[in-house]
Amino acid sequence: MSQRKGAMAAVTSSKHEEEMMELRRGPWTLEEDNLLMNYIVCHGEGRWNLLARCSGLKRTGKSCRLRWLNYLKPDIKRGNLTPEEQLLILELHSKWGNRWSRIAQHLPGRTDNEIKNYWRTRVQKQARQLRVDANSAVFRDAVRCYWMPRLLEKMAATSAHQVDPAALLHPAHIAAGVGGSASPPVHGGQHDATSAPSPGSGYSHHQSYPVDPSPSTSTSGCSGSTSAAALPPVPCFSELSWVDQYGPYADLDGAGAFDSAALGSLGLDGLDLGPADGDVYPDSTTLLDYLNSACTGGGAMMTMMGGGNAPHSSCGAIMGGHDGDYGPPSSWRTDELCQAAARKLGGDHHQWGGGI
DNA sequence: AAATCCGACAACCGCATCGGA
DNA sequence: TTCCGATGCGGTTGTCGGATT
Repeated sequence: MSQRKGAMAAVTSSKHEEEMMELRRGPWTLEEDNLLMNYIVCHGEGRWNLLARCSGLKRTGKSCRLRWLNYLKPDIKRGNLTPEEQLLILELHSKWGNRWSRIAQHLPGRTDNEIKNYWRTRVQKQARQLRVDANSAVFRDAVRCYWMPRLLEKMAATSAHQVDPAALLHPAHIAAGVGGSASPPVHGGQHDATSAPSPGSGYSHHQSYPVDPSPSTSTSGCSGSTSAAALPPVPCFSELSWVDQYGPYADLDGAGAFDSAALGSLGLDGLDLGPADGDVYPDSTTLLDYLNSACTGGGAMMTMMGGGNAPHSSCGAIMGGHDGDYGPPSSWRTDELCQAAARKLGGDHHQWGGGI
């Protein structure tokens, strides 16, 4: 309570200061960026309010901090999220939920803002189209059973002639940022040439400074491609549909059914998917069972997740189970997953269902 | 060619927490 | 112990450019 009062007082005073100083808002100009960078070069990071007052910037300390952390900091990595990074985000989010900064710590060079945006624009979109909650167990299962294998396959495809998949997927390497963060620091709009080219390299199109537009601001490429290239369209997710007997946005864990036509469109049509289009699977057969069977049919998932046949368990259970919480015990095991996947990648990864 | 829609992302806002006085 | 400023975090909004109609 007292903390609350204190916070309010702080807010009030900062509002007052803002009014006094006529603080700037909105997109940063090149000039402002230079001021901020110069100040930090001289004085280091931190003490943002002091920085805001002394640097000549008519910005709040908060705004300065955000600009630095999310955009100007030299080790910020820009460009497409690699499949490895996407995989890691999916996995870590299943463990920790919306703990963006915590997740970001495991993706060197990526900011919490970037990860959050990725989640909201890509992952949540898929969940919306499935009409399930992105945090629901069933969605997480679907991610595990479909999206992740796709990413792994993508990783294999892109790294096959460059990197040993086993090495690439080794958790220690992921933790160290391999596949996502090996690029050296970049600065001042110069981007790592080895990473996926940032659309409109240099400052992004959003950084076309209102005051001094950079001529390097490209009109080519652009936002839409950020990770669309890394993650091919996911028709499967987009086109999956629930038999809507449990209501929209319900957590259908263990209670839903896949439209097999949609599944077919996922590229899983090479598998034995059971009932025909539109069929609702028998009550005794849950979605997850169904997915399991599909995975088993594909061969890879079950092996990949370190499980054997578990006819009546969900993918989640296979991968370590889920209990509705984000706690580590219920999460899938990245290390095992990656290692198993790597083993798979070294061999018959085409078993994943082909046609993707 | 113009209008509209949509996706992506930078930036802002409110709240919580931390640490020092 | 309390107060207060600084910082961090997560949710939301605004803006821009490309795609589509």
